Amino acid sequence: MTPEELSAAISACLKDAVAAGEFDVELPSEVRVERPRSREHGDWATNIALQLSKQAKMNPREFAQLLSGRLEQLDGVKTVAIAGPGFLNITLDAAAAGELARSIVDAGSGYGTSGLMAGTKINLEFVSANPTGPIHLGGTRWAAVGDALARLFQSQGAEVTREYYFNDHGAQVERFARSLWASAKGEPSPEDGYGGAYIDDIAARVLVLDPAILDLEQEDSVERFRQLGVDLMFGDIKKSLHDFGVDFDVYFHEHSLFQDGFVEGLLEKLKTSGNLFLEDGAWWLRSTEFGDDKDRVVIKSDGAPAYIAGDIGYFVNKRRRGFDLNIIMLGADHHGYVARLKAAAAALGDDPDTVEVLIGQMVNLMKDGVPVRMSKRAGTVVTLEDLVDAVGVDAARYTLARFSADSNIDIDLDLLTRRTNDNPVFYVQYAHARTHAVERNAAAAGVDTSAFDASELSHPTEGELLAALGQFPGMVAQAAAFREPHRVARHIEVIAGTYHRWYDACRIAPLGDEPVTDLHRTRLWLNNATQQVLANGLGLLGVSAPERM
RNA sequence: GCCCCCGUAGCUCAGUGGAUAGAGCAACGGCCUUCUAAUCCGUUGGUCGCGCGUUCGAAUCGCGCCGGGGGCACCA
Repeated sequence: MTPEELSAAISACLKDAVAAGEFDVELPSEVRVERPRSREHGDWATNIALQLSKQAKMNPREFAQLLSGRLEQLDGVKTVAIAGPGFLNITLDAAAAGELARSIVDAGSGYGTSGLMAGTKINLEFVSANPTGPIHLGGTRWAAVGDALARLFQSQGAEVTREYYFNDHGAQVERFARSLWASAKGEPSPEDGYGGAYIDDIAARVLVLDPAILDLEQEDSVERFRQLGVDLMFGDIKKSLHDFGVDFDVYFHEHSLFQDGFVEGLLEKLKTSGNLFLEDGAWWLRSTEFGDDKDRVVIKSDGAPAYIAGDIGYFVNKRRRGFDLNIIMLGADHHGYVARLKAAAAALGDDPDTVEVLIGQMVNLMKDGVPVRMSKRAGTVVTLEDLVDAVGVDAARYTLARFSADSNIDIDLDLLTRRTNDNPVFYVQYAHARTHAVERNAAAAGVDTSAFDASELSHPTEGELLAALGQFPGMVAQAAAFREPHRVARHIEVIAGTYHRWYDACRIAPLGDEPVTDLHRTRLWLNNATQQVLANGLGLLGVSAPERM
């Protein structure tokens, strides 16, 4: 029995009790069932009596008393105890708890999925770095977290498009092009240009593609460097991301918004809609009505569209492509965008809730315990590839995904390379590999899954393991709802821990000459169920689940 | 000055208003001739930044401070 099933059963009991006139309360949408910290408090506990007793005009224990009578009648419930101010502590029959092992194996890779987000079309935009340099640590974090989030949404039935928005025109790209040109000429990088070995590398590759490029007039030459350099850089970025296990469905070119007068047309319509106002020769969006610090210029006084005009057009474009929810992941240095993006949606007469901006905090690079300032200009950036070279894709993705995006994180490359054992990804992967070793040994010892007797799973470590496995679907759903993939990582760490403890306490393959019994066979089911959940969890994070280590 | 995030064990961090606040690492001490010792067991370690409030109940919610990080363009 999973906590969700128990929760549903408790809800049904509440409904029956109300129907029977035992008390009068508004039925809650969900009854929270949690695993108590102390095992003395049973397998599962609910505080529903504490929450509803006031409404029922009863004291909580009295309410709990009424409800417990009904809970005790439920199939699979062994005992119900009332504790403290009115908690209901529920203990399941071993068989009811153990049945979960078989249902997980039967569900296979579907265990942990749901249809909660079915029918929702989500556009998830992340990374979106302009092609002026390699993906740095911050972008790498969003790649890991964003892709995990996409997987989470998909696991809940949503239709997800991973999207990368880029701009290959404008001042930043111009600086990039001039830096390439300078490098090719053997001159130092311009004052406001980019530095670093990758500039020399790209410049050299451009020269190979177009050996006569420096013979052009400077302006034409720089433009040519822009075209070829951006292509090469973007190719490198896509390859890095692909090798990192992150592939985008759509690479959206900012420039395409301005083709055929799309943005201009939108702005003209907005001018007449009353959502823009004219002041000092510029057209402004009244974003202050949506929590922005100040109103934002949409059309500059010289008539050119401001940056936000592109955002408005992009939003309309996404909506026309049929997305119900447009999620944009940005670094903390862009948190000021939230209000104006919502304002843009509202100005268009659309629902601001169709835009969701996820702000993630910065990644700091540490060296010997001291923060290192990363600078593209100085070429002291640590890139996605640097991180992968240092620790591998699995450890990199896992490390970045296991922290809340609300936290600043410090990455110490030396620490990660020197002591990879410290990384919890190995703890989880090792547990998964161990389930395979156990399975192999079980097969060799003649243990198969021809029998399953859930009541055999009565060891305390088996109760713990079953409980952790049972919480997995709820954790996944919660991680998706909160947009917090780190919850999945933290939970599979818990599962790995309970599995290791179970392994230590209970044998699956018989010892020596002992006969194979249904106990062994049943435990093999539990072993395989754990294997499935660990694989599913690692899969949600885009981390491999090795069969041997 | 205003806005966003953070402050929990020596360190890195978990913790949708619930019971005695957790994990990993670090430190110290144990368990390998039997399914993988990257595992497991034990010990040490806390004014949950501070104060006030809401609540039967606050690390969690509200307000005010303090400290750290990030941001406040007719740039993109």
